[in-house]
Amino acid sequence: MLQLAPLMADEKERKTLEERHQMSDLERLRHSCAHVLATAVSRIWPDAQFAAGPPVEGGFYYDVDLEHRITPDDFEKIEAEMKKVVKENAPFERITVSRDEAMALAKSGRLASVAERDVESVFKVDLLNDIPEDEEISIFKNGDFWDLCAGPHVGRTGNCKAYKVMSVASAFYQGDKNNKSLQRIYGTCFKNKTMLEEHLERLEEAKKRDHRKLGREMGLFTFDDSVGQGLPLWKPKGGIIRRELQDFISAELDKQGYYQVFTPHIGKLDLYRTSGHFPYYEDSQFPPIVEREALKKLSDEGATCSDLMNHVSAGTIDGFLLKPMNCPHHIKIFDSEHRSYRDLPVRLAEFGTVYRWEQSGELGGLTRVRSFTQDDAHLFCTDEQLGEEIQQCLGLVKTVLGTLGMQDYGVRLSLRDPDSDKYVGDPASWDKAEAALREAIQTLGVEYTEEPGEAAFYGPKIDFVVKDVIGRDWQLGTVQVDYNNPERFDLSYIGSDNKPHRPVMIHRAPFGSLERFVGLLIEHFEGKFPTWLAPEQVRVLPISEKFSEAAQALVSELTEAGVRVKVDDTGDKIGAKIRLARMDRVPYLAVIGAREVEENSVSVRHRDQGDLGSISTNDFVSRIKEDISNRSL
RNA sequence: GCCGCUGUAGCUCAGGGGUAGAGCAAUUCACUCGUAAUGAAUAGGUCGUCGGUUCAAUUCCGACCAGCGGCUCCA
Repeated sequence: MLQLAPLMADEKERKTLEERHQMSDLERLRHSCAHVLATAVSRIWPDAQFAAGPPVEGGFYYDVDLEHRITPDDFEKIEAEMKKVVKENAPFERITVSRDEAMALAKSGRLASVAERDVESVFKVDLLNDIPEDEEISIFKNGDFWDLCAGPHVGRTGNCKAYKVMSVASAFYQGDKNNKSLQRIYGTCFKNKTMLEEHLERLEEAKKRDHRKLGREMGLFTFDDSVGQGLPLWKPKGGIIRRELQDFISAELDKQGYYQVFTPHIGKLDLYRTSGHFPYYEDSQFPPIVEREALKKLSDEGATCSDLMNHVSAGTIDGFLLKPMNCPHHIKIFDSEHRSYRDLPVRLAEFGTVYRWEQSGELGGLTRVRSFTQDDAHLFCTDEQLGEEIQQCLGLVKTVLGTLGMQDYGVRLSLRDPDSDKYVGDPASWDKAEAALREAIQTLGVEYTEEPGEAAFYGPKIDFVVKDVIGRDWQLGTVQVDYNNPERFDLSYIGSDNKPHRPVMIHRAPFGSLERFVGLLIEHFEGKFPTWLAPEQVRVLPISEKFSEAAQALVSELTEAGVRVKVDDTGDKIGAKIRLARMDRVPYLAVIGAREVEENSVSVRHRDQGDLGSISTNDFVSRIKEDISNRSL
């Protein structure tokens, strides 16, 4: 295993070099702009030590180690210096050098710098050592700034016409938390000023769709300090959306032969010792709950906290865990009966709430929380049934995302990293499981990427990934194959040969978690939920208080028909009522005045389709009922 | 958890060593109105929390809490 490590690193390095040579024009421009940024920073702070400066989605960054802490106040100064560099219009010159020559430059501090220094270019020395023997080494010069770089670049610094320093953050050198923390300066660059302006405008627009902002404005969910960080509180309107989604999933489950079960939020530590969650994932769990009597006894003995922890780890005193997963509970339900091959597959589903001690710095909005509800299910089947079951699961995820109009997702086949020891189970089972998933995903005919090292500790998985408004990837739906837990829990069924066999397990969740899914759904719809999901589906707007009674009659009729309806009977003018209703993103507005009362009709205005004119009350009610039952978008 | 930034009314934000302001929202009253803002009045804040410096702190300093961006992590 140890011998594999350097090989893997080399392969990775080669891949990124290849990728660099395949840069798009825009990436080439942005990477060049990163050099312009570095030139400017190096001029302002000559002690700056640069690490890597690649193009990224939406721009570029350059990692720098620097005594001075760069703050947004410095951006203007940096941009002003960049402007000079651009104006000088120096060509980007590529020079091939020998390893020794490159090392000599790096040692004299000349790389990633505008001058020689009395310290070496530490990160460049390090990078040089990582370049494979047979790799050509190149240096790019723009004016006084020389950098170790594979390129490619644009012709001249003057090509970087439209750029902006966006933000500064910290990042570990080479992404390893044991390494030094560097300052990462983010910037962006476009072919021209117009495109840059448009990009910045899009970012502003995107922020308005942020689910954290909309969730508060629309009264969907909230957080409270005294409840705790990362513990979402679903308010009534958010609760409606959640319930509708659950009902939708439940209906699909009924069609596909699932059974819903209910299990407690806690389980004994031994359960998780068997599954492997405890103690291997202890850091990401809420601490165990220890029985009062055991605590009292230890305290009487004068035990310390570490004594307590030792006892818990050793299993000499018992405790409970807030469940980080639903699988062990479902496994115990499967195991509660003798199972014959005729019973399989057994499909157990639950909207199961789990608790994970995510790092505080990682929490945010609904997308990363400490308590969330999975639309979870575990399938127990035979080896022969596995392929078909996986495909059915993938089909369900597709149906669910399709119903909501979420077509813009990525599919990721997450495999184990053969170089890591975090996985449980034997390699043969892993190979089988990975092959089964790969086959299913290919049969499904969607594009996907294979990601070694992204698997769960108990098995490989297929994930559906969606971007949020600021471009971050989030895993939603998932289908995972597990040969390990059936082994660990010694599960069996009786086969047609009248002998016990080991079932295979599938973990799957089409939404992933309701919290994260709703977060991304808010952004997907910009808060304008389709009628079936909208917390308020119709708002009745009487022209004046004289028509309150007629409005109330319509409300009763709609409520009777199962429509979520409210009336705006304030003294506002109709224009103001419409404005408010639109800001609340209500799909249907029904205006009632003298004319409508006379005709027994309503004047209907749809959120997205505009004025629908005068519609008879009956037609209006049936139209909305249809809209809801079709779950139309 | 780490690095950085931020925290003033329900929301968006101004202000600033001598204990606070606007707009919107809310409440009340008047208006009874035809498709994106009718007018007036009222109320609303221990300036995130706890310490320190000071005659005096919301303002300066520190710790903590929370939010944001990124990193690391994500069974």
